[in-house]
Amino acid sequence: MAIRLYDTLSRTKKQLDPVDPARVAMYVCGPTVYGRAHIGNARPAVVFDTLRRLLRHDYGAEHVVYARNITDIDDKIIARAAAEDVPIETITRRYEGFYLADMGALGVEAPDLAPHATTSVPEMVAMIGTLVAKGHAYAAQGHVLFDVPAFAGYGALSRRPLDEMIAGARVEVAPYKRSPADFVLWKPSSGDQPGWDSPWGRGRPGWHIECSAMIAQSLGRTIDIHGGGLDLQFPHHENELAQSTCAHDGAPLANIWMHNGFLGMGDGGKMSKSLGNVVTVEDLLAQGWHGEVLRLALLSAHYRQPLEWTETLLEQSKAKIEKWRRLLGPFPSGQRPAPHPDVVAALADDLNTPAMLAALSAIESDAESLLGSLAFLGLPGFQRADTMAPGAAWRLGTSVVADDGHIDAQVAAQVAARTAARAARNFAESDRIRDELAAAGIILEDGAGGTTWRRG
RNA sequence: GGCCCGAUGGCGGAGUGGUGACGUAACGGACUGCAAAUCCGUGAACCCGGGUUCGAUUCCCGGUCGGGCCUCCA
Repeated sequence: MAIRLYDTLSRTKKQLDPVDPARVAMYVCGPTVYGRAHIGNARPAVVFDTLRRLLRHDYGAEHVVYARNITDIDDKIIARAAAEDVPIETITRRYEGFYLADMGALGVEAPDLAPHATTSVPEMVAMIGTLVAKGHAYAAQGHVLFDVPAFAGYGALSRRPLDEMIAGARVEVAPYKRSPADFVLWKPSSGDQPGWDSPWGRGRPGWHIECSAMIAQSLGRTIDIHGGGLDLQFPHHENELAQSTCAHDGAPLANIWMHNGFLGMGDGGKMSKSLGNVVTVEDLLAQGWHGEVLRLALLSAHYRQPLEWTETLLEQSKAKIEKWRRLLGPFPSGQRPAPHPDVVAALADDLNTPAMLAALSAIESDAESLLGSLAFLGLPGFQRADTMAPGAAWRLGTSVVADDGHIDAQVAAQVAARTAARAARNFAESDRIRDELAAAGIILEDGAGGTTWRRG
């Protein structure tokens, strides 16, 4: 099936045409690990995890290589380590672990490759050296800077005219820059700062060169898809594109550039660490929102559209999840059924998740397809078919609410008591039991075959 | 100030030059001792003003409002 994706560089939907269909390469800018991930950080993780599932479905799991880096050297990390008086590794390991756990709770699988900036410094130094040798970068006062005006293609991705960028520069221009638009590839480290030896002295890489070097190292010169948040479009991706193109003699860095939109806070503003109005994934999980609810909420709008993160959105997503859970009920299955073709087709059209959800509604009566589709989408509560023994009966959703045999027995006893009361037409008593259970979050349903219960 | 994007029912949110998806919520009915769940049904929207067109929510221009980027940021 042809996959069409919106490419930021050309501002059009392009059909994915992999350089090598046996090795479809996707790179997404990962986290800088110095704090807990907020739900806005989770949007690209979930979006590109979903795209990766689609790619694997189409090309075969073994023919997709997904790299998501870990930025583990950065001034914020250095500051955080200094504040806690610990080595930077203490900070980066801690928050990388949290990140993987938080994303895992949202059904985001680990990428195939997770290059770390600190272990790719030699590649960065080499790429900087290449850029200097080719006349695209210059050294000045311990720094190495990229010569922006020397690259004619600069500004194409973000559609920014170079002269306006220079004229509109709001930051005080460092005196060693030839042009205000030039950006740092390498900067010197003081004695107490982490640093690596280089032809330009002891220092550390600039942020942008990290991704360029890690992409070349882990995936190759020209990759099929490069993703990230809209805010990375400029300057980060613009700079990546410039560096890689110049270092690789004009070979394009990526054939398709994808950017996800932002999450709003429901008050019009965006969620951002610098504004301090973040809601972390950890918080949301602690509040009792299951991972599949959060994932569904993130997929409820098209990935390029802004999405307001509100309590109402979560409640609507939760209602949908619970409905699916009831629909599927105890579902006997050995293997994960296949996703419905309409669901796959909707995703193949630039990851149109709202259309995908509409397709899902249309197939709700087909439990097999519904389950296969929900599992395919990576919703954490609907994954158990993968690990179930063939033919075993299982109840969906138990993966997120731990089974407790003791509580189950208690509820069963109360249900039995209520059934007896109803048989005796003692409705005051039966309603009392039902209210009591409801207060404990247990919802009773009287069906033709007797009373069943579920957690609300 | 420069650049860019968006505006669809109570809410969320696709899409389209000609009957405006889907979800969620609301309401009515069936079912139920009553509920819940389920089923059936109902009402409910394309920011404003021009233009192009036989016809515009969809295309073009202007405006209003909202958001983003230009500085670390998903």
